[in-house]
Amino acid sequence: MPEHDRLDKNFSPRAVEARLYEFWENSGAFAADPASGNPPYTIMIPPPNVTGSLHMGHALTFTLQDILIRWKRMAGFDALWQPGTDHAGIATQMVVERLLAAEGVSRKALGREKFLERVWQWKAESGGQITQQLRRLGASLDWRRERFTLDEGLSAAVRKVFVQLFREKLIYRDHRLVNWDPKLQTAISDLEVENREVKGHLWYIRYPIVGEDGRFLTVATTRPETMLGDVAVAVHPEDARYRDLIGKRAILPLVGREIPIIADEYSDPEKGTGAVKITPAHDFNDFKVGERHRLPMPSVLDRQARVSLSELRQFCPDLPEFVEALDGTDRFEARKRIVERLEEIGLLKTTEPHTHQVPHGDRSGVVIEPLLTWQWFADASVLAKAAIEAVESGKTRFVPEQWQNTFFAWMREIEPWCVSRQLWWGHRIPAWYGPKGEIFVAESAEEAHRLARESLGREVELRQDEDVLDTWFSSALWPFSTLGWPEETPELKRYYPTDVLVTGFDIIFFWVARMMMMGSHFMPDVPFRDVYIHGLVRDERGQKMSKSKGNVIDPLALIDEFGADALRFTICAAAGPGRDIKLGRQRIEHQRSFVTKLWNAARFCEMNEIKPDAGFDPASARHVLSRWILDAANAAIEEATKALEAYRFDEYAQTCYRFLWNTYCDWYLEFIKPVLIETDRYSAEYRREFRAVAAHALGIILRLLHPVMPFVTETLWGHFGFGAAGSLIRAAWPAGSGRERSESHSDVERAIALISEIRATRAVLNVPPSRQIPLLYQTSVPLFELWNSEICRLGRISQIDLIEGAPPAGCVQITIDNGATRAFLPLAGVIDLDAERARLRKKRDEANAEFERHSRKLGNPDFTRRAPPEIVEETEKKMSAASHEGQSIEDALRRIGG
RNA sequence: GGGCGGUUAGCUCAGCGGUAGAGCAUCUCGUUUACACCGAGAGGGUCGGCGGUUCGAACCCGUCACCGCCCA
Repeated sequence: MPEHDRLDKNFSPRAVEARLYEFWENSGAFAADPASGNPPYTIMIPPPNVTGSLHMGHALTFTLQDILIRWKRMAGFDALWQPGTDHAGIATQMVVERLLAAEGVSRKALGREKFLERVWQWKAESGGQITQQLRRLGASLDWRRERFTLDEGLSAAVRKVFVQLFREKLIYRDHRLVNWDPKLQTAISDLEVENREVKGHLWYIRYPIVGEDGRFLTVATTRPETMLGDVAVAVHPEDARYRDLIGKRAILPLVGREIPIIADEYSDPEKGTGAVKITPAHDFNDFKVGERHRLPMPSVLDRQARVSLSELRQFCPDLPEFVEALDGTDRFEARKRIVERLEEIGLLKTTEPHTHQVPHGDRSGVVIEPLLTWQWFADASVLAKAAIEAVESGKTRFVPEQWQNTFFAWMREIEPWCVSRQLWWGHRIPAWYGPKGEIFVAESAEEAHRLARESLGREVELRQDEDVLDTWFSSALWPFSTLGWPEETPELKRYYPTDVLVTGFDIIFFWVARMMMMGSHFMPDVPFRDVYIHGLVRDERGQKMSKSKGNVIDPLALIDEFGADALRFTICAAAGPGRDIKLGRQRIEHQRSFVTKLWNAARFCEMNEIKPDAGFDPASARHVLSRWILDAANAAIEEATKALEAYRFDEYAQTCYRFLWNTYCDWYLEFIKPVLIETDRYSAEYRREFRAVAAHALGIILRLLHPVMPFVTETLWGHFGFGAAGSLIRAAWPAGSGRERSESHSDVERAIALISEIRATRAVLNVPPSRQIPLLYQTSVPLFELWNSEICRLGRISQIDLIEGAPPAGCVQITIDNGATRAFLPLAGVIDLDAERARLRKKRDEANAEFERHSRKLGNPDFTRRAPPEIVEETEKKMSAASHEGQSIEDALRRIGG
């Protein structure tokens, strides 16, 4: 890979990215090394869906993770970045079902076994394309350790966890209300339900009171079709309007059943009519009321969300004809017919338009139906305790901290977690049923049979539960199952707990919380020390990216166009804490110029034979410029490292940006240009020193930037021979020298200030750069003598002369050090004196205003008495500096007759 | 309705108790041994409103307004 040709005029990411990545991967640069003596540093990727393809959200999260991993790897850690994908039960099954549908075959017709074969076949052919796409991003994952949640090892972990939790009574089977997706025909968790605002109606229905002719209790409902399953009407116990009705009965319209009127605080006197119908089998709140009052819970909708009367008939063997006719009708059709009917018979009091939140399945998009079914549940409230404690005690830390509140809020009110899914693709629930429904939970069929024999005293036929587990059940084990648990592998011992989990806040409940529950329960320690929560990627206008809005940007297209480094740097620079990230094509295009700047700085170095000088020790550098840039590099190293330690990716990017662009390029390289050319100005020793120091600083820049811009930095690293080709990824993270800032700092800073003043003055007075002018100074000041060459070159000065006495008339004055150091530009006749007077007056007014501000402050006895002495002293200094400066400008004004 | 976050230069965002910052955009000037994806310079803000604490508030406290998310 070494290139002996000169660097091209432009960096071509396409030409190097794939080749470099392959080299890194094949050379084992990404591989963790458990045998190494280095301390471990571990990040588990939140496993993307096997059906997934890389989107901007991935690009964000994986860029940040890769920055951390590459940095820590360079800093001498044995870095493990664990890759893999999850099997995404519902999503994957939907993909394959869609393929089958195109062939005119249904999943059921194919049968479970054949269907699963097809899914595995699909996975082999087109699953996990995201793992290829992550390579394009430059993500340095340890691919040799790639895992899949349905791998045998991970599946064994799932079975063990299920069995153990069952034995601890933390997993149980129960007949409860769940979120049922009528399209996908499975239960889903609360988190997979998305509440959408829907314009519907509020129907006010009159329920006749038994024994009180002509008296009605009016209830308001958004779902009249569920009324068939009403078992009560509830009013608030304190509600005076209805107090006399409590304990009486109402007649359920259409059905004709008598149902009790009960008192329950669930009904809100302020809302609707203050009376609510109670349908425990089809509403979560009503379910709780039903439990409290031990009410029956007939379901009146089936798994397709059609009216189903079989359970109702147990209460009412003779249903009216109208109701009978509804059997098998779709829920929305039934709603329509019921409303029409109520109107006909005069029991519909009014209809109001009503906007409300309606639960939808996030995958299927259809309205979720609360349904009473047998499911497996994990007792999340018990499991959550240790996870909550871990955050309270600081064992696990959220960054930014405020996210712990979100975590606590959810964890402290957590509901039982429904872990079973009516799917085929996933970990089949390790529960077997005996002939009379006896349950045997075991890690294998053999084990289940053994349990059955022991329990029943004979061999019986067992039938395994048809359902599979929620995908997040296996994902929750990821931090330890990928390391070999339940085996006690060296990896498990070494890399658990992991150091940091990086993810978006939308995943806190789905994954972070569940990993913490499982990790805390099954392992001696929490799964991770830090949880870094980043924002969401939005488009340039702050809109959430979505297919339906058509504003999604494909990260791969951006990489094609601008290179992975440009995309990564843009993301890094924008990743401030607790903020969403607005990204668009234009931003990446802009940030690419930083990659180009680095490239061109390197080209300049190459042209001037700046290259690593092995025999040179930077500590021995003697020239002020050398010491200055080395000090600045030290400061950059310290700041960048501190920023990364604090997950301040934006500050890390900014520090690197400033050091390369505003310090190294704008000043250092400009300063040494004359040195490199004017061979007689400096001794050969200094010429060597300048080149060596310039190269040394470039090496620091390449190393500092490698985590965020791996490709361009690695390319330059090899090109310049800082190390073997492709070795930057393993190079040592630069360390500050620990040396104090020398006074070279202020020397160089003063020269910079003077040159800037000269430039500003020239620009304001419209003296074009092509016009070189002399500079005069009065008393001997080393600055002008030592920096003669640099001042001339960068200030476009023809010569610098020491003058005796007053400066010639019509001179323009420039000052630094708050007026303490002056110089003059003899521009009489060249420039517009009015313009100069205006410039000076403005400066004088500024200085005077500043003087005033400080002076007023110091005149306030409260300030001098109460403010810390150092602040008072500082203010005094500033006041006197402002006074000097004003004086100095006043002199200059007088000189040009203003 | 409850909670969280935001409101700082035209735009995107830092700063979170001691004189308002950066990048981009704008304007002016510019082919100087890298870079026009460039260089030099300039203009631009009563830090959402109102109260309070403080010698001193963009920063702390209260309150209101608007925007965005999450949970009911």
